[in-house]
Amino acid sequence: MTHRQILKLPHIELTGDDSETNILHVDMDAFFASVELKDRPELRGTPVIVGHSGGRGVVTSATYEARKFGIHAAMSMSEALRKCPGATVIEPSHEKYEEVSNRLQDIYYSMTPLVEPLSVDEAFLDVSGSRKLLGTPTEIGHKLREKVFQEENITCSVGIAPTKFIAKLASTRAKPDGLLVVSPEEVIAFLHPLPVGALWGVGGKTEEVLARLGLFKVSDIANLPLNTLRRALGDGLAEHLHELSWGRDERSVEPYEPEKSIGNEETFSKDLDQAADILREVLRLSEKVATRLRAAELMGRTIVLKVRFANFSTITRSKTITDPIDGTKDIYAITKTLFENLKLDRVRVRLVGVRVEKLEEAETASRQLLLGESEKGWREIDKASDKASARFGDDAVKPARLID
DNA sequence: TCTGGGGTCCTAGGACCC
DNA sequence: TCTGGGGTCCTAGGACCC
Repeated sequence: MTHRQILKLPHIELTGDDSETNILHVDMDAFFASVELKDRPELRGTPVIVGHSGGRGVVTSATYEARKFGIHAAMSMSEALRKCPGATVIEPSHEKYEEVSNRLQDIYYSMTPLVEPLSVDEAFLDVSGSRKLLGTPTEIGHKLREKVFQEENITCSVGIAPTKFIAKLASTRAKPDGLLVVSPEEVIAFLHPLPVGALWGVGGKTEEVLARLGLFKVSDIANLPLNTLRRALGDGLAEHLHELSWGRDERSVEPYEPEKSIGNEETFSKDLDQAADILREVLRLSEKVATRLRAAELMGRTIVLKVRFANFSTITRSKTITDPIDGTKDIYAITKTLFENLKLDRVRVRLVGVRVEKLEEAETASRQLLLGESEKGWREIDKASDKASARFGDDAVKPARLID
């Protein structure tokens, strides 16, 4: 992800390759649970669920033993606990996951500089330039799985194909603990029998629409006249799905994608209905987001407030300003106004979120800004606060209202 | 059965400018 | 006085992904 990591591998040739099967998709098996099990080997072989156990929440990850009971990620905790009452529940420890994720990335970069991380536990690799040094993509895939298991005690699955989309489907099919190569000639035979939900961009809603049209398999989409699909789904999605259904996917592995937004949100353990209580959370989130912005040396122009009510309906309100900001005070001033403009009167609020979009690099942004004296003062305070947080932990410096 | 938290992308309407 | 489109930006919502 960083230049440092890319520069570690100057010896890898990027000359391309005549073979068309160079894209690897790597996906850890039950990542969160696997990381936790490394520290708690006594739980190996028993059902383990990683997720938020406090009433609300969903399963983040489950071991294979838990899966035998039909427990999957993205299932509510209460449902999971009902299915598997004996399972050990572990609260997620996100910092640990980040550390492991960074080490996994180092392993990817030892195979090729063309790495596109998708999430903490997943990545695309383009190994077209690595053949001379490391062997065929299949050999590289085996090495990768071996290394990940040796160093992190995590099994993973690897899909190898001519395109990102097919590589991802292949790794899913290979799960758990497997490797699958889909050559260009095999793509259609592999793809067409799959359910429509396998296509990138088909979720629950789209699946319903397609089912009403009698479309259940990828081949159904492929053989439908494009115009019929357009009328059902709109031009954009229809054309996208039609391309994918024929295995066409032009996207290349992009080693660096700049961040487009930074945000945090929180679901309360109990709904809040007092404006003062809600605003305190909005301030806390504004601070969190501002700190992350400054750490990433980014500033943003659009500030978004998200509010979810007790009935789960959700709204967003946003404000775009001319000059980008990264200060806690500036962000809070806007989120506070957005909240007050809602004119909620004792409405039960379940979640609030703060997000900053339209990001620019802070250096470029601030060079164009002529800062007044008071703004300069606040920048100094934010900087000092960031330093203290880095030294003493996040709780060291907080806006006065957050200190109980 | 009640639904976490981090994101990206698309659509549609309205304002505004030319 | 009434009337075009096209382009761009902003806002809100929603689908989707991991």
